[in-house]
Order: sequence, then structure tokens, then C-alpha cells
Amino acid sequence: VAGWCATVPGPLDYDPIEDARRQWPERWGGDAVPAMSAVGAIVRAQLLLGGRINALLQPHGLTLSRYHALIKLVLTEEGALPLGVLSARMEVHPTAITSLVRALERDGLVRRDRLRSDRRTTLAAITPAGREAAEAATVTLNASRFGMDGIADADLEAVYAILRGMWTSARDVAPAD
Amino acid sequence: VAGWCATVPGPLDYDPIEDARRQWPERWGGDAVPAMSAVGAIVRAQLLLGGRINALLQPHGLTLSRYHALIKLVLTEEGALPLGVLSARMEVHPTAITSLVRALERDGLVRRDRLRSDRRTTLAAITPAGREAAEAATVTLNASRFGMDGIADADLEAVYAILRGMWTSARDVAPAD
DNA sequence: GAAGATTGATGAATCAATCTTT
DNA sequence: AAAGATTGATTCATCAATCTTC
Repeated sequence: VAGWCATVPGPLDYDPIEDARRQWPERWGGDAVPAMSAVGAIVRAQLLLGGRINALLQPHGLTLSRYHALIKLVLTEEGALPLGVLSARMEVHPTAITSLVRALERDGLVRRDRLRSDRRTTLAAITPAGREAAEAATVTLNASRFGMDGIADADLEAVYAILRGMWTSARDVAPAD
Repeated sequence: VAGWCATVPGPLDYDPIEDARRQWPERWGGDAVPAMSAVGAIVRAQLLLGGRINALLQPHGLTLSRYHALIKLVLTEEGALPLGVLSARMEVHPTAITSLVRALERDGLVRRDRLRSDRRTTLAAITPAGREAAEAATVTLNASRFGMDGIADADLEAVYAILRGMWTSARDVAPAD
């Protein structure tokens, strides 16, 4: 149990998923073992990536959430989005956007404007400082392949293609309301 | 934007990762696109799974964390573990275990005992009610393949095998302290 | 002094209720 | 009344500091 704890699970002598895979079939049958393994792996990978990526972003004064928001703005050439749209694109609760954008504003990375055409909506607009931060952070993340170095591109594309099936399949279309 | 919001991102007209994949190469080159896509997919998958699994567990009065703890105890035929060991196996902070186990105790699913041999350590021991809850919940989860139905077993095993490379590679061995 | 666990404080995520503008 | 955003209360994860037992 080396330097892990704290968000960053390390490489382990005890592999939790392997252990579960060993014991699962005799207790509950083997049917769900692939699913159980994949779910475990996804959860653990997400935890690990969170730690790695946040560590990469820390020198830039960003977290993954804050970087995510900045990138969404950068990718909309106007560099601005209504909070509601930003919330939808990031897929986080509308309420979370409020505090997130407020924090970015405190650091001078975005500006908040009321829309003149409809003064209900607040516009989050990226500032020059915000663009710089996003660019620099992206260079860092690209260089370390988003914490994924060590895995081949073909494998990464395979993971992407498979997981994409979770939201492109017709499985949980909206229940016709 | 149908019934999603609230933890459960639905199937979307606007696909955030596809959008990023389109714009990434011209801005920052294509090198990190597979990594970026995989990371995005993992984060989104984890979010989706969290929603689905917690919905499946709710009728059993459990959450994913609480189920996770119970399963770890069930899988140790004594049905009991010191909090420190449980914390390590679940890879959550030692402080988080305290409140988690306390909540399980409140519901009568685990018992807390001080070890007679070393009265510093607290033992979390699963109760009969805890075993029942874990068994019932496992049947439910197995039946819906942990929220992964719709994806072929071979693909799930592929995802597992690839992601496993993140913690079995020598990449981040402890920095020799 | 060190291991094991706990407490209290801070920050993020979520939900209901509120406020403003349309 | 409805859309957009915000506030306040709750919960959970995290970190530092504390308390007990060895």
C-alpha cells in the first residue's frame, strides 16, 4: 500500500476485480461476470483518470470540471454559451453550472453577461485569460494523452466504440412522455 | 432533452464526444484523439452506470457504495473485515468508511465490534439482514447485467482487458519513497 | 511514538423552492 | 404561466487534527 490513498488508487497487490471474478461464478453463476468486470473496470478507471488528470491540470489552476467548461466554450467559436446550453452540453445539473461558472469568473477565466435580447438568460463568455489557460492545459493533456499513455490507440478506439453503444443503442429512449 | 437531467444522462441528439472528435484535429492535432475519446466515454459511462445501478438498488434500500461494502464483506467468508482493510479493498478514503459503515449499522446490515486481540481496530461484520440484502441486490444486478445489457459479453471482456492495463502496467509504480 | 479510527471543516453534487423576465 | 437561473438545505468526499490503544 504505497503512496496511493487520496483519490489516486495505485497499482495493487490485491486486485479487487480479479478477486470478484474468481468468486462470482460459484456463488451467482457466470452470466454477469463480464458485465460486472467491465463495470468495475470503468469505475476504477474513472477514479484513476480523475486523479491523474487533475494532477496534470493543477499547475494550470484548473480542475477537470473547470477545464471541461472552458473547452466547451472554446469549441463554440463565439466563445460564449447560455448557462442552460452549457449545462446540457456538459451534462451536469443546471445548479452545478452556477457555482462552476462563478468560480471561473472569480479567476477571470470567463465573464458573465446577461443577454440583451432575453434578459433571463446568462451568457458565459470566455476571456483571453481563459483561452490561454485552456490552450496551455490542452497542450499538457495532449502530451500525456489524457493520462492514458501506456494503452495503444487501437485499444482506446475500441473502448470508445464499445462504450458508445451505451448511449447510441435504442435501449433507453425517453419513455414517450 | 427528455427525462434526463438528474444524474442520468440520456441518449442525446447532441453527442459531446463526437463533437469534440470533429473539432479536435484541426486545433490540436489528431494524436490525442483516441485517448480523449476513451476518457470522455469512460467518464460518461461511469455517470450513466451510476444512475442505472443506483436505480436498480433503490428498492433494496442500497446505494452503489453501500452495496459495494456489503459485497466485500460477503466475499470474505468470515463476513467481517477491519475497517482499514475494507477501506483498502474498496479503495475509498479511511474517513469515508467510518460514515459508510455507520449508516449500514443504523440499518442493521452490519455490526461493529472492537477486536478483542487489538482494541484499536474496529471490525465490520455483516448481519443476516445484510446478507439477505446483498443477495437480493446481487440477483437484481445480475439479471440486468449491472446496467450493461445491450453490450455483448465479448465486448465487455474486451473493455475489461484493455482498462486493466491501466493498473497492471508498470506505468505508475510507487515513486520509491 | 505509531497504528487505527474518528471528528470537524471545507468543497462539490444534488434536490426543492424561489426569484426574475418573458 | 413558463423559461432561465439562483439560493438554501442535504448529502457525500476529502483533508487536517484529534483520540485511543498498542
